[in-house]
Amino acid sequence: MARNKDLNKQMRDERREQILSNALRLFAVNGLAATKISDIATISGFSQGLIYHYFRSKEDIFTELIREAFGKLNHAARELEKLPVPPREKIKIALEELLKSFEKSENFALSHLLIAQATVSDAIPKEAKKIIAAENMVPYEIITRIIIEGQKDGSIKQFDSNDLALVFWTSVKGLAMHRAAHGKKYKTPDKNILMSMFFT
Amino acid sequence: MARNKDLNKQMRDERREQILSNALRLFAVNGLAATKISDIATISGFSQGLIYHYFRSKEDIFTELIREAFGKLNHAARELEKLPVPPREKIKIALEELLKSFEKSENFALSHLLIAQATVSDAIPKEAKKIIAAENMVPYEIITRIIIEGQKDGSIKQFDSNDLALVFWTSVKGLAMHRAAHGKKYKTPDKNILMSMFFT
DNA sequence: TTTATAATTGAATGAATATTCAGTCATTAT
DNA sequence: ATAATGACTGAATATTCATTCAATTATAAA
Repeated sequence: MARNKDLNKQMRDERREQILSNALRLFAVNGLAATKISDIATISGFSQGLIYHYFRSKEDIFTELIREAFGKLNHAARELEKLPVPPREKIKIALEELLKSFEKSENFALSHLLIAQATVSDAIPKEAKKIIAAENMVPYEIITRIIIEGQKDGSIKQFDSNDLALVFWTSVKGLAMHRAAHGKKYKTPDKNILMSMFFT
Repeated sequence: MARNKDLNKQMRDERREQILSNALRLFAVNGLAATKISDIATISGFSQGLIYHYFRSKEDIFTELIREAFGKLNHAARELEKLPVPPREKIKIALEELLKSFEKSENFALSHLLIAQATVSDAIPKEAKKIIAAENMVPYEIITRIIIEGQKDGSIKQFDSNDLALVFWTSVKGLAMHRAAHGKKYKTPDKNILMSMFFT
């Protein structure tokens, strides 16, 4: 035997994370096809060959990122729905958290951008397509349910609930794109603007 | 001499349009790198080689599409600003027209999607980058001016005008992405939802 | 120190695909 | 009818990567 097993695994995991994080930026910004393995390797500071010790293929990295992005997003949405607060508060919290996260974390915005682009594209791995087909509607459904609840108790405007949920997520995605495109220069808009679509 | 000059030019123009229209869908949905010349040729119903009678390169087609997309968008924005109606009406008309156009014309949504993706991406032709740098802020600036006017006369909410303009366009882009991703199944949301960000 | 193990490199391979080009076909003015 | 013009084809070429692999280096247990 050589190196300590646990330390080894930890190193492997760190490298994987490093690759995934760098690949996220490149895939989200430039897309799967325009991102070269050599780009990911160079930005990560090592040789092309090494990528293949950690991932089977470029498509594998992409698919893993899609899996993680939906995992986090849909987990957060489910947690939101469970919160012990009135529906109106849930929408408010969701918007606040989303805007705050865009501001704080570039990766958060990139993750949304990745989802947005992958959802539109045909040119992605089969496995990623499957994940999208299975997970893509979850956030819409959850927000729709919360909105319906809020409309019952009169705290959310009486627009069509599906329309409201659609505009909720499309506006968020639009902001994510803008944040990703303008990086440092991005200034979070007043959350009350978006909130005024839902509340009087 | 052979074929009639004018007829010839007309044929050329029609073919060009055909190529551009088909390429728009492919570029907007899959991106520059993931779109093959052979895809454009096949979908247009002729051989790969012929593309090169009409365009110098794949990047040329892309750049031309970016040029056209910004040309139309910014022309429309300038016309909007000139309309002899109060500022509040301009915002209302803009939103109505944008939503109606998304519904009516797939190419309109694709054109917005192309702009959105190209604005984020590094992996696009230099010439396209230049066009984006020169044209990208125009719609924001115009909407900001209209909003400031509307706030002076009290017909538009008193949020930060830059924030309002940002949310205006990011929400529209988000909708364009959704429309492009869901094609036939897309149902235009109630325009009053978006309008409630601007008007009481 | 030696040795087993895994990380790492970068050149070689092969596949995908953009672009070119030599030749064919279709049209129409003469 | 035919000659000139330009549309059009598809195979050949060139280029750009993804992926593989044989060799090297670093680590730490023995």
